[in-house]
Amino acid sequence: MFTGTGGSGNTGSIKTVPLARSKLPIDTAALARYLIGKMLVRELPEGMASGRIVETEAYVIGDAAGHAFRGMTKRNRSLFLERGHAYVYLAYGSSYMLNVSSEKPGIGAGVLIRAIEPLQGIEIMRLNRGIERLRDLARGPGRLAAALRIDSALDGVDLCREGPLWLGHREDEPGEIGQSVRIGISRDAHRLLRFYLRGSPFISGRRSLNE
DNA sequence: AGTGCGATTGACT
DNA sequence: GTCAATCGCACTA
Repeated sequence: MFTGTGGSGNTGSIKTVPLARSKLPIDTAALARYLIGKMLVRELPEGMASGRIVETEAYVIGDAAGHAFRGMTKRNRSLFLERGHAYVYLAYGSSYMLNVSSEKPGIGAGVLIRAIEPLQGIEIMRLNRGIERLRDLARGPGRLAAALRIDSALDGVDLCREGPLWLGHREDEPGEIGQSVRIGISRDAHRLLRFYLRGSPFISGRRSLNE
C-alpha cells in the first residue's frame, strides 16, 4: 500500500518488463484486446507512475472514425509507425490522447488507451491531476494523459522499450473482458471495438456500455 | 483566410 | 441530465 510520503519511494515495488513487439498481435482489434490488463509505465523526474490498462478502443484499417482515414498528415504520422509506438494528439484543444500504433509500417491504425487503474506513483498522479479521488485519476483518455503527464513531446516514442513511456507485462491474467461500441464518435458508431475489464471501477463510459 | 468540428472534460441546472 | 471551453486540422474559396 502506498502512503503518499511525498518522496521518492515508489520505484521498484512492481516488477515489470517491456512488452515484446514480436508478441503484439498484428491486428488492431486483437491488439486492443491484448492490451487489457497490461501495464502502462511513465518515468518522470519525481519517479515512476504506472497502472494497469482497463479500457481500450480499436481504430482499425479503413475505419471512417480513425484519424488515418484520409491518409497521413503531420498530426497523425505516428499512427503509421510499426506497431507499438505512441501516437499522442490534442483533442478538443484541451485533452491529450494516447494511442498505440497497431499495424505494419506504413499502415495507419491504432489503439486508444482510455483508462488505467493507478497502481504506482499515485501521489504523482494526484498532483498532475489536481484531484484526490483515486477512481477519477485516470478514468478517461484525457484524464489518463494528464495523470501521467503525457503530451505531444511523447508522440512517436517506442512503447516496447524502457524509456519515458512504455508498455509492460504483468504476471497475472486479466479478468473477463467486455466489448461495446466506442465512445464519443459518430462515424462507424455501431462497431464493437471498445474493450474493457468487466467490473473494474476504473473504466469510463455509461453503465449500459459496461455490462 | 475563414469555417466547422471533434476519439473530452468539468461545471452547472 | 445539459452545455461551453478550446485549438489543431480538414476542407472550401
